[in-house]
Amino acid sequence: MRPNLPEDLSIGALSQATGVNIETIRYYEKIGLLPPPPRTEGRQRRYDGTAVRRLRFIRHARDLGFSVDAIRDLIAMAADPAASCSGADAIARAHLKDVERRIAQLAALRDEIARMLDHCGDGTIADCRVIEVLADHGQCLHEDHRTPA
Amino acid sequence: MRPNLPEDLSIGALSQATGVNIETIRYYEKIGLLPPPPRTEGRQRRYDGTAVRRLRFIRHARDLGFSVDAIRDLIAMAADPAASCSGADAIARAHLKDVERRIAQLAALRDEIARMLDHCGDGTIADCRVIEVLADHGQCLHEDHRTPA
DNA sequence: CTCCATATCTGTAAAGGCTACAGATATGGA
DNA sequence: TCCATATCTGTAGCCTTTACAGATATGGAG
Repeated sequence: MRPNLPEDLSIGALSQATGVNIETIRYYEKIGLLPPPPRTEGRQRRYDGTAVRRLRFIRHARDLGFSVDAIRDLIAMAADPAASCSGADAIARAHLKDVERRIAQLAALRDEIARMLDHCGDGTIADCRVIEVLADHGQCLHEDHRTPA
Repeated sequence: MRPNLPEDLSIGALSQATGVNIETIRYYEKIGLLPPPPRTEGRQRRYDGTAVRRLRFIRHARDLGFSVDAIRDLIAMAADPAASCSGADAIARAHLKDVERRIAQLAALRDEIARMLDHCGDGTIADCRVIEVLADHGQCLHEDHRTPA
């Protein structure tokens, strides 16, 4: 069991509760990721448990590397529990592919850097392998170690 | 032996020779990564072999995921062949650490997404694990799968 | 030489995903 | 009531490019 979600949170309290920056919360509202909450008489935002859940959802998805657009789609789907989840599935599947690609690239990169360092004694720049390898792609083990978009 | 580097390249030819976008070359010049080259009478840029080498260095380091700031440091160091390479070594070592951290996070992320997908039948959103896991960090296998900065 | 299709020029704005300010207003506890 | 915080809006900046518009230069064909 998890504790009941709090009600009537200020934006600062929501920030505390979710680990999302205050500025970022307002930003998410502006771009339509978070619905505009009710306001106090003085026009300050007041959030409820639904907002906490939703913002946690967003933050978690961002942590997992989903783009804001993908999250928008996920939210739209989540809003309709009767719908088939094949849409969410497709998004996650595409994302999985992407993640696997990034891992492979980074692994190649790690090997490359490690190799540079292996060959770098405590000499001078003149024979520093780090500089040398960077200066000359021909010395690379891997042709393809571009970082992902 | 590598072929001699060409002289008197237009920006388009430099782009061809290095695989770096024309716009990006001008951008690198603007932020001081590339020195301003000499110009023709009509104020078009003309590059020599040094520029080719330098831009290849930059591109290669970018491909390896080094930040522009790190590259600036590396270039400054490379300019002094008599200096010790411990600085370059340190930059590469820090970068290696960072890459390894990212790999670990992405691996955790991959497992998490794969697990979500495993549990996602062709049912409805109501019992879709993708949505559910995203909505509730407590269901994660891993606490720590933030994407890197 | 002229002509003209390219290539290049500058400056500006967009992208994504925030973050940082300034100056005004609201809130809540002593 | 007073006042230190917190919050408000709006704008501008960050980073690394990429894209565009409108003007000018270049180099090869005739």
